[in-house]
Amino acid sequence: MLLINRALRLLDRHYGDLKWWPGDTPFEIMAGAILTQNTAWSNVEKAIRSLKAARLLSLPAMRRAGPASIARCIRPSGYYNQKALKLKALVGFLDREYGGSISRMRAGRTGLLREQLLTVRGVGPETADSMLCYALDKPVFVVDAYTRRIFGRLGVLRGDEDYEEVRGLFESAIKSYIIGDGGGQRDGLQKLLNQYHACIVMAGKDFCRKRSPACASCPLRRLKRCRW
DNA sequence: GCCCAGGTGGGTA
DNA sequence: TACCCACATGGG
Repeated sequence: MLLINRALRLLDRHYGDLKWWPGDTPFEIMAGAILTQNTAWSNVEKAIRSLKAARLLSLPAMRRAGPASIARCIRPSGYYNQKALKLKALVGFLDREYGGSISRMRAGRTGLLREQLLTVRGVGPETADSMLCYALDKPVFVVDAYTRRIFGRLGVLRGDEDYEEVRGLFESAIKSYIIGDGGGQRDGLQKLLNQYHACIVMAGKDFCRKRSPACASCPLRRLKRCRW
């Protein structure tokens, strides 16, 4: 618990306010959350550029487009046939449940939204939480491969915990550090959960790759239990 | 050429 | 429940 917060604060100080997620609109963020599944972000950027060039990166445009034309654009992100179907499934869900309005969806309760998202084909826990946190501004912590790798190396995680277990651990650790009152507290929590996961991704990319970790300049290097 | 990258869903024992 | 496997491209 303590180690989690110490590590997150070190990363936060190192990176400053990251203002995540990279994306111009909530819909783009949701689409990006699907496109980045098991894929390097540099490849997702190519797919997003291509969708924009084809004017397909909006809910109405994607509603009209067929899976094949979406798949052509997102080819660089890998799994393009699967992901095209997933994007269509997301649009179908938004249309069916929220009349195609993400701002209407934003008014829903976090727990309900999460349950709903998990029923969408191709939306698992990490993708759902990315959407909740970064497209809908809900107070949710996103657990990803970087979280598991970094905190595995810090000895916080064994490696066999399931997604919910890790999420619960981090959310309660971060909550325990929040001080303040009422709405401000809730807003502060959302911002912290957002920022901390962003920091983890940056640190994962910069210092915690499976190959060639840049350990010497890692902000976590001084934590006693950090082992590469 | 081989390994890896911000997962998910389906199948089998 | 606990593993396998398919899905696929681009960079190091």
